[in-house]
Amino acid sequence: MDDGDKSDPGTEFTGDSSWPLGPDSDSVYFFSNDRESSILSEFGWNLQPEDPNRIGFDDASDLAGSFGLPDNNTSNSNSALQGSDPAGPAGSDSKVGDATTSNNPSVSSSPSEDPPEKSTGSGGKPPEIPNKVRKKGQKRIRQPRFAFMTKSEVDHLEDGYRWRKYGQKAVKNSPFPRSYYRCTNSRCTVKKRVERSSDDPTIVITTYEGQHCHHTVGFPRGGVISHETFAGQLHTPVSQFYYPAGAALPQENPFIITQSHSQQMPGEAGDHHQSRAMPQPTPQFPTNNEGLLGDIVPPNMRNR
DNA sequence: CGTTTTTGACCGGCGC
DNA sequence: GCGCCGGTCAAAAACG
Repeated sequence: MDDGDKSDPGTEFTGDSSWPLGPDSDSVYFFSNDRESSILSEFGWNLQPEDPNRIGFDDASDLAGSFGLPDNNTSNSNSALQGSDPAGPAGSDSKVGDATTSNNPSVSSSPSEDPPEKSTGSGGKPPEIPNKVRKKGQKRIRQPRFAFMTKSEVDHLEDGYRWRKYGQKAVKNSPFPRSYYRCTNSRCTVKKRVERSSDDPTIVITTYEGQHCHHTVGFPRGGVISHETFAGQLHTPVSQFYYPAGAALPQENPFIITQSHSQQMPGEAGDHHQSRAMPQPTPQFPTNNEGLLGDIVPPNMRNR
C-alpha cells in the first residue's frame, strides 16, 4: 500500500487507510480543505467557513457533539474545518442527507431512516435474513466518513460515546491491528475504526462513519483538553479543545474535560452502566495523550 | 447474569 | 478468473 509512500513524510494519510480515502473517497480529515469540510456538513456538521468568527468550532459544536469531539473555543486560527458548502454534494453515496443538517445531534433526528448498512451481511451467514443480505450487484452503501489523527497513548480514544468492538484485523504494512467499533446504541449505526499509524505509532488514526442519532454518554462539565502540538510537525497549533467551565454547554457535548475536577455528572455521564468499552480507571481525565481525544493532527501535516 | 471483547471464518470488492 | 485484502459476523471467553 504505502510501500513507496512511506518514505515520504509528507505522504497523506490517504494511502494508509483501507477505506478509500482518495479523491473518490467520501472520507474526510480534519483540517483538510473545503471539499472535505463540505463533506463534514454531510455529517451534520454545519460549518460556517466563510465566517471568520467561526474560526474555532463555535458552530461546529454539533460537529463535536456528533462525534464526541469537544467544542473548540480557542482561537484555533484557520487551521480547522474550513468548509465552503454546508450543503455540498460531497459523497455521492451519502445518504445521510436526512439527518445531516440537524443542528442538533440530539435524539430528535429519527434514526429510523438510518440505512442499516448492516445489510452487508458479509459475515458468512446464509441469506436467511433479508435484512442482513445485501442484494447482489448492489454496492455497499457507505456513509460519509471522517477521520482524524490523534496523538495518544491509548488506541481507543474517549469521545463521549460508548462503543462496542466488533472486530479487529491486522493491517497490511502495519504492525498495529485495526479495531472496529460500533456505537452501542442500538439505533445508532455509527461505526468507528481505530488504528495506529505505522509511520508514527504514537498517532492514532480514528475514522468515524455515520452520524450519531443520540446524545453522548456525557462528560464532566467545564474543562480543557489540552493538546500538545506537534511542535516539530506543525506550523500552526492543532485544534485545542477548550470548553470554558460554567459556560452554557450543549448537552450533547461529550467532550467536556476538566482538569481540576473530573467527577462525572450523575445522570449525565454513563447510563448507569458504563461498560468496559470505555474504561476510565483514572480519576482524572488526562490532559493529553491518554485516551481522550488529544492532538488532532491533520493528515497532511504530520511527519513534517 | 448481562454485556463486551476476542478471534477465526466468511464474503465481497478490487486489482492483476 | 484468481488471489488479496478489508470489513463483518458470531461463538466463545472474559469481565464486572
